[in-house]
Amino acid sequence: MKVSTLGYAVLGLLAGEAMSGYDLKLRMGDPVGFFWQASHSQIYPELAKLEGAGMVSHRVVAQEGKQDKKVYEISTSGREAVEDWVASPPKAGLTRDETTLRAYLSWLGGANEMAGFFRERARSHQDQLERYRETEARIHRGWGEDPLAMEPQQFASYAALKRGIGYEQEYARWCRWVSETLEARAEQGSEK
Amino acid sequence: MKVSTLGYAVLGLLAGEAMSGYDLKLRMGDPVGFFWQASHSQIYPELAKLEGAGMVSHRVVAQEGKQDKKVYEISTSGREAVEDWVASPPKAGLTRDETTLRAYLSWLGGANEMAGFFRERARSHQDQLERYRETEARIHRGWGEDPLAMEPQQFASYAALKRGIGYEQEYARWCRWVSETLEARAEQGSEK
DNA sequence: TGTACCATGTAATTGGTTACATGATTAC
DNA sequence: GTAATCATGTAACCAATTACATGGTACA
Repeated sequence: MKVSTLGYAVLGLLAGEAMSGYDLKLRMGDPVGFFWQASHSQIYPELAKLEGAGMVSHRVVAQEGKQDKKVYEISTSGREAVEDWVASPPKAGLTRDETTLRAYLSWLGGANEMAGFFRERARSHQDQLERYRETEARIHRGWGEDPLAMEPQQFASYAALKRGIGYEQEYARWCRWVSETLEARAEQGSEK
Repeated sequence: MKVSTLGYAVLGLLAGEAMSGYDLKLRMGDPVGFFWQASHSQIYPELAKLEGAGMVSHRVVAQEGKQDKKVYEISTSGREAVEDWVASPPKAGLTRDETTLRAYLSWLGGANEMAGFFRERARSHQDQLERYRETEARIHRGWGEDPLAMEPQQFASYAALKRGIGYEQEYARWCRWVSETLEARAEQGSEK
């Protein structure tokens, strides 16, 4: 069977720990959420599909004070599939970025409006950066600062977080540069 | 009418210059292609949709030695629409990045295989970075080095390119760090 | 009695990729 | 002739978002 990237994301999470569709949805927020999101309306059908292919199985677990839930567990074939996939050559991932598109078309807007737009974008990426930095501080307190001393799963989470940090830092930096340059250009234009 | 992001990308390109669907497709390679791609099978229906909404119009232009082509021109309402959109608040753009997902799941693969994977990814992003740097050098030769001295459309292209450079540079740096750290971890593990 | 959260699903729609299809011109 | 590039379209499929839908538990 052909497994989608979402399918591998689900298998990967289940390889770490058996959990319900609801739990998976929560996990696809922070920190996985930064680079792969999925809503429950995608996750439940995907679990059914993976179960049909024999890659996961579920059992119903009763809970006190809460409804029953279906806990999904990865099978041997599911684990093999995700292990084979993880280091396999990726198909070229194309990026679609609306903010960069707006920069490319910024000459269509007023310089002050565009400067405001990028100032706001800078703030938003800076905020996200700071949230990631807090997570990093928690990791350092819990697992130490040396990536060589972490457990494999810990290092894997840490590496993904590092990508988030680098991404947001660079993005915020660029947004600031665009807004400041647009402002300087607007000022220069009005001086004449 | 509701215009999609692709629709605004098309309107934005047509705001700069009237052109055919085929020309639009070529333009959605370099440099726009870095942050927004579209194939001809998406562009032709989109043009028809925009024309139906009165945002673009076309006339058939005969060419010597080549087939006729349909040259699309943006209308006043089309231009207003894209001008309104360009500095409007963006809806939160979610990033899906398969490479970061693989880093997060790297503990499922062999350390050497994973190190190889990220070494290869680093090379690929470094290559792209170098292509962008060449484009930057051409821009500097043609328009000078000072963004304050560029024409608005020139600065807009330059700003988008700068994003590409920052993005690839940071991505390559991170991939190198991951592959080197995985190697160091593998070596350390085999020493015991 | 209403709100928040737990828990699971389906349906409709949009956006995007891949495949199918056609036909002209130019250069080798 | 045949491959490459110009030029335009449709159809089938897949992935993802948004909306529709249901029902339990806890707490104020």
